[in-house]
Amino acid sequence: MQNRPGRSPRITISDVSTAAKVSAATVSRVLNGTAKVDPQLVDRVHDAVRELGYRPNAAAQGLARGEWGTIGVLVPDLANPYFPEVLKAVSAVARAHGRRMMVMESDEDPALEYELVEDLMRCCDGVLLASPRMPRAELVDLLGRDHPMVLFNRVVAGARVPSISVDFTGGMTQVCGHLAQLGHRRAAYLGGPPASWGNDERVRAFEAARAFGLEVTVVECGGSTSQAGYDAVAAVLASDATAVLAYNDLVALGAIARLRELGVGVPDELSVIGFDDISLDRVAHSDLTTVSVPRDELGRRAGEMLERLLVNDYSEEPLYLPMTLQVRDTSGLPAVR
Amino acid sequence: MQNRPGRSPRITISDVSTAAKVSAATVSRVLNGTAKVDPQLVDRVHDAVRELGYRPNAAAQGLARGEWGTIGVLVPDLANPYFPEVLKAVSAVARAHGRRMMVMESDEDPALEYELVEDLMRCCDGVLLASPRMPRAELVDLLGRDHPMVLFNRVVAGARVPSISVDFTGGMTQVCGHLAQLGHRRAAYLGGPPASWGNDERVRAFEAARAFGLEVTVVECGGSTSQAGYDAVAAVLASDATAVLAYNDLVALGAIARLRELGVGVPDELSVIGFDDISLDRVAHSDLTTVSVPRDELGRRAGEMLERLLVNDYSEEPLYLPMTLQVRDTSGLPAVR
DNA sequence: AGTTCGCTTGAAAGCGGTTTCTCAGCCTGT
DNA sequence: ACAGGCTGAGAAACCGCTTTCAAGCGAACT
Repeated sequence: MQNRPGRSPRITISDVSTAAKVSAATVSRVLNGTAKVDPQLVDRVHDAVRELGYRPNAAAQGLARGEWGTIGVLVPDLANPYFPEVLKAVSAVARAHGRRMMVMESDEDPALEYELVEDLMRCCDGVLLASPRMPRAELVDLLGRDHPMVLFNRVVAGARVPSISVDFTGGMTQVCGHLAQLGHRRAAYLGGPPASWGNDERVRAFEAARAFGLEVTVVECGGSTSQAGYDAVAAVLASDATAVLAYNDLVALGAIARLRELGVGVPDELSVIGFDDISLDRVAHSDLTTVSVPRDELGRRAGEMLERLLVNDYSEEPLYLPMTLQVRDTSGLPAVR
Repeated sequence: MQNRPGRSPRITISDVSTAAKVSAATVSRVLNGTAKVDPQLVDRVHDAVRELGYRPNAAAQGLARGEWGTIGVLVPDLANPYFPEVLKAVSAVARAHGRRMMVMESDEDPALEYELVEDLMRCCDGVLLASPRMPRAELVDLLGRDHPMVLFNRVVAGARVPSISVDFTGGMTQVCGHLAQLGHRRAAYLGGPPASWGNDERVRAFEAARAFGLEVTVVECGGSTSQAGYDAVAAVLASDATAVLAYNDLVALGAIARLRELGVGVPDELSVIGFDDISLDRVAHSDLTTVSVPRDELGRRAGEMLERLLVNDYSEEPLYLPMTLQVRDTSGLPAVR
């Protein structure tokens, strides 16, 4: 900042101290309220600050204090409506604790994540890993770096790291119960990104389906976007499923778009159920039957976990928030074939 | 960082220099490639870095270099799908230039923005103001701070600041042409947040309507959410409009939800047109007739503008990207009353 | 062979704050 | 009236890294 071509020189604490005729230490004390200062000096400092338009340099403060006043969040895809809502909540918590929020996106490329997290660790007091796709080994390596970190939508067995996720089993149980009650016997699951831990968990949770006499075939679609859902419809139709459960709402909506093109009635010929409840919001929701995830609460809790972690070295058991099945218009009685 | 209770001491450049038996200056030179260094020393440094797991402290680098390596973005609402897409593009550009992205959200509270921007200026090389709602006077004050800044979705006449927005007039002309061609004579406009510059511009652009013999009544709904649209339906119905143009898609969808509840057919009894084209994506789009805004390009261009600004003190004319009317299912012939 | 030149490297001076340390000055107790 | 204890302000050290500056060294040139 010593060298800002064409720009006015930055105002530093010593400018203020000169103007206020006090030492830099006093300016710092006044601004941070860390010690008692003569009211007269306080006024002089405030006047000088106002007059000069002084703003402390965040980098210098960070360096001196040993804290950046920043938390970092890694997300796979900002375009996936799931994450902005989480970010919103995290940001609010961070702000409430006087911290800023840095955001990085891997664009669903697991290979990029490692580097991004390393970068976040260089400039953030704590890091929130939202739905990290990276291989377990890399993740464990990063977690071992002894840097405050919270795992979101992923749980690593044995890792002593605060983690938060949702109760996939509970959600699946509701879905399977719903489908079974409608009379379905065979369902297909449209899997999401191969590296997604949440995807594995959903598949695992299908164990619940058995109890309801529901048979589930897993159809890989390889992505979390509606395009992926759209493309995977053929494979779904090839199975004899009467209901499809999608990795998330985007995939479900993509599938529905394709089904409509093909003239396959939803839910008359095929029930479709999504995941996440990514409606635009409460009022303008879609008519998709889906499993709702409390994203704001998830984000808030995650933010608070991280904040606690930054204060004391608190570590806790993984937290699983409950999901709720939202029965709407895309699930119905099985087609008679 | 000198004092990290319970955590292992941070590894600094001097640890590396000691381990590699070179000076800190040399470590810095090797890591940044700023000067030629004996290959043997280079190897020793790299070995030491790897062995110790050294990562340069971003705050210290920022301080020494006079650059934070960070850009800041202020958005009104992360939950509004408009912004994440912009952020995604901005983030990609920033990353391509080796910069990180800091995000702050005002939650649609204009009174908060000033403070947030000041904070961003303390820790970012450049700041992108996305759809700032703050009063013009405050904005001008901030712009006068001589800090690299780009204005997004707002243009301040006379301010020498790179700005980017969309061609509201062009978009409105298309909408009005479309409605006029269908035979509409009276339309209502559901206004958005009172502090939104874009809202004013949309209203202003209605001048275009006149040329098509279309009369437009402005109905305030006061928000940018679907709830706002939902609540404003009564006022719309009270007018004798045969078509409604909403501030954005969320408002439009909220209105449609309410209209459906009231049994008012869309578009048979009332045409509804949105703004932004906030469909979940290309495949799973809604059936809303809307004016599409190229958000990714907008974000990309904005990011590039900021990047240019950071290199040289380049300032340019406001850039207006074109909008495209997407005619879908919610607009049709006017009802015969 | 003696200088000068050019390169690489280490020492040291910042960058802009915070915090410890030190020292006046004042108040209190005897 | 004087020693001791407090209090509040300034000087200086430090945070971790970059960059200027100076020095050392070998090569090249006269």
